[in-house]
Amino acid sequence: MPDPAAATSNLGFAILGLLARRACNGYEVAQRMRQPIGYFWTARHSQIYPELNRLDASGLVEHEVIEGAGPRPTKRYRITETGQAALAAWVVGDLEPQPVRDLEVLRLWSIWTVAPAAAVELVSRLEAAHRSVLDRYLDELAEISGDPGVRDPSNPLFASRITLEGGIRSRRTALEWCAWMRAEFAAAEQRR
Amino acid sequence: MPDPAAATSNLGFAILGLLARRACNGYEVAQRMRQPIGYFWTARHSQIYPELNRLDASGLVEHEVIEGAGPRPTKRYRITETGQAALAAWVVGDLEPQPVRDLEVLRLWSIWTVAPAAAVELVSRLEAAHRSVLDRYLDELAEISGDPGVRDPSNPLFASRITLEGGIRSRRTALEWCAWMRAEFAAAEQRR
DNA sequence: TCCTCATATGTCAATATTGACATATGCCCG
DNA sequence: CGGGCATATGTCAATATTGACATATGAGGA
Repeated sequence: MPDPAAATSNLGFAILGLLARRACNGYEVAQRMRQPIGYFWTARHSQIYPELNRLDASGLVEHEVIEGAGPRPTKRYRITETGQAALAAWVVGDLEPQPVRDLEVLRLWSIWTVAPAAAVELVSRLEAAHRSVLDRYLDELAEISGDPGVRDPSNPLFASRITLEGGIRSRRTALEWCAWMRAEFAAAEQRR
Repeated sequence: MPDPAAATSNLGFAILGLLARRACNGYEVAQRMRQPIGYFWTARHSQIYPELNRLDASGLVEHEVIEGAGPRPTKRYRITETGQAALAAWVVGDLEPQPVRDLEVLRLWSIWTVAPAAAVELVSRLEAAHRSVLDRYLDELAEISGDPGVRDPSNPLFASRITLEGGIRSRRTALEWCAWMRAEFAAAEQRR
């Protein structure tokens, strides 16, 4: 018997989470998952359309066809009750330790191979990148904060708020860490 | 003309970073990359052996065969000067924004679909997982801190220290965030 | 002595992900 | 009116990653 929490792939659960909030066509799903701002999984449309078909075949989502512009008809997808149940089961399911795969830290791990000046320059670039993402997170949080739904645990905006808060905290920490690294390089330079 | 910083894949640079620190056979590389503790990329041996062959064919690493036990001879890999140069170029190369792909936050984004009690229980499990990783990072940092090399930017231990520091800061932040989330659920319960 | 585990290197099929190619319409701007 | 862009849905080849299968030896414990 398959694990009930394994009704689909990670990508499938990402899409289900999106459709649980509101019905969308594939293009809208793809738009939402193109940039990870305020969201924590990305995918291209070439992955999304086949996955929507699989979810449809498994009965986790259903669609209605809307005739409109374009070479093919538009399909509006909605999550089913089965899909809702599968999503909820996955959310509280077992946590398998996820592999840490961080390209930024992988670079820093080999930073001893380059000249200190170039290293500090790299850290400054990382810092700028974190700052720009932080700003976008702050904007997104400000946008939803006015809605009273953000304080109701059964409202999607509550979940949006707590994940955004996590993003904001982690980017702030990354910025502090970058400043700390620059200070470490400066201290080493002093000792020379 | 190909980007000089694109001499190999991300996995290839992870392996080069390892071999720049010390010569290893494939098995040792695989051991090191099995768990991400103090390191930030993971891979299985089935990925590593073919990648080592590719790196060897590109001249970024070289190997000597050591006859020993086992069905096949042991190969000891060492980074070449070309490999060192490619690694250093990659370290300071352009930063393409990396996709955020966080399964934990993806779950939390759909946490509004489950009962608050189950949600709080999930947050507590996340918290325990972060705490255990934090403890291992702290142990690793303590192990290397005695070495004077940790303060020299051209020593690999300097890089190990700053990446570990990043891991420690990010896990501490995650723990604070988990406590904050539990408080948010408690506050909502109060208002009910 | 037998069983298990660590050492050591590989292949292979399945799945996941990326990037390019493909197509057709409506809208806006110059 | 022509060109580019957003809308909208797909396929396909290449690469990345996982998990299973395969093999052989030496060391240590039951």
